[in-house]
Amino acid sequence: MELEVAREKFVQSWGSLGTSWGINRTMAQIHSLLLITKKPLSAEDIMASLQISRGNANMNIRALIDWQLVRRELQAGERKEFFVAEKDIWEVARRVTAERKKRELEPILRVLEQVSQVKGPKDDEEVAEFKEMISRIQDFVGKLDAVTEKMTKSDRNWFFRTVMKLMG
Amino acid sequence: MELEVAREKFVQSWGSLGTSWGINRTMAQIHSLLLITKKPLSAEDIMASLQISRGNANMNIRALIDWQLVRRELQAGERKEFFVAEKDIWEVARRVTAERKKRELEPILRVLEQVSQVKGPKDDEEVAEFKEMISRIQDFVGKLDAVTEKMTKSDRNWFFRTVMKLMG
DNA sequence: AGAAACTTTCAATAGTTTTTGAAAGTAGAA
DNA sequence: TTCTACTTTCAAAAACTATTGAAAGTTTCT
Repeated sequence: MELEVAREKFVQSWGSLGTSWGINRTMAQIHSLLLITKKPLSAEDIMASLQISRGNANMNIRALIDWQLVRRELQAGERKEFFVAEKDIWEVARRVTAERKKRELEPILRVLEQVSQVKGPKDDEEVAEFKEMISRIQDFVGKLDAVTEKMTKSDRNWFFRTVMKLMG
Repeated sequence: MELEVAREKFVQSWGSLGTSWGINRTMAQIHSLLLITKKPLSAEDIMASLQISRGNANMNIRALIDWQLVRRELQAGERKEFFVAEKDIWEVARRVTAERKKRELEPILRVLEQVSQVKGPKDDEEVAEFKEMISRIQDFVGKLDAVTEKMTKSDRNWFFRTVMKLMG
């Protein structure tokens, strides 16, 4: 396989993977393009390479910066901005995890907390059953939240050791 | 909070959580409705409760059965089908993980394997850099795949012990 | 200040996914 | 076999999400 074909294939596949992860296609494509490109790229470069409009490029670059997966980089003597991706895959995973914890786990935990406060006749079996199920979900989601919290605060060694332990 | 309000709120929230997990809103809503309902529900019950059409109900119930999160249950003397959800949250997590591993991790691993075969002039630095990045991604996604594989083959005790270890 | 070189915004458009509901299909009862 | 009570399908419509590109905004330079 030729380098250009391989790059293209990787960018497209990473793009479609993104869509099943709450990350839109263009955002994932820009990310993967930057991942496999050593030198910083300008918005123009990205637009040309992925054949997308200026607005689309701008919007998704900003989202990537927001997620801390990409950073601006200024080049001496150049007025325009250039962008580079975080290249350390462990860091990428850590940031994606942190962002999703904030956007998904935390809101659902708040809802679970609210609905667990359900009131009803003291001996209402339906209420008891509902509370029991919510409490089990709370327990599970709470554990997940604690693990992701731990992950976002740990370093790459922790991750490596953990994976080894899990698989050992 | 009243039981009916709490149920409604839980179903709606679980529905929107689903959308960030590659599970569509209705599918997640049906799942959560069945999760908090002890007795088996018919398609009619689900349609009425969520105010959705017959086609939509049918399609998403089938998808849930496909994911093994819901099963059909026949009732003596009744001709229609009833449905119940898997109530064990650990089992639910295990099945969702197994399904996503199959749908997302495995395809991307195949693409990574392909693009890692890239050929080019022996000392082409660009090719070397590309291969290096792909190899690091392969390594990471491969570990993730191995962990999810382990998880789908383990029992609830493994999960409990693992979480304890991670957080300890 | 004005012009040039960029970045950002946003209303319109395109594209994608979900939902509907009527029609077709299927299986049990008589 | 036909009737009836269901389930499934699928083309059309609706809802939602992403993308475009022109215009507005910003910053830097002279």
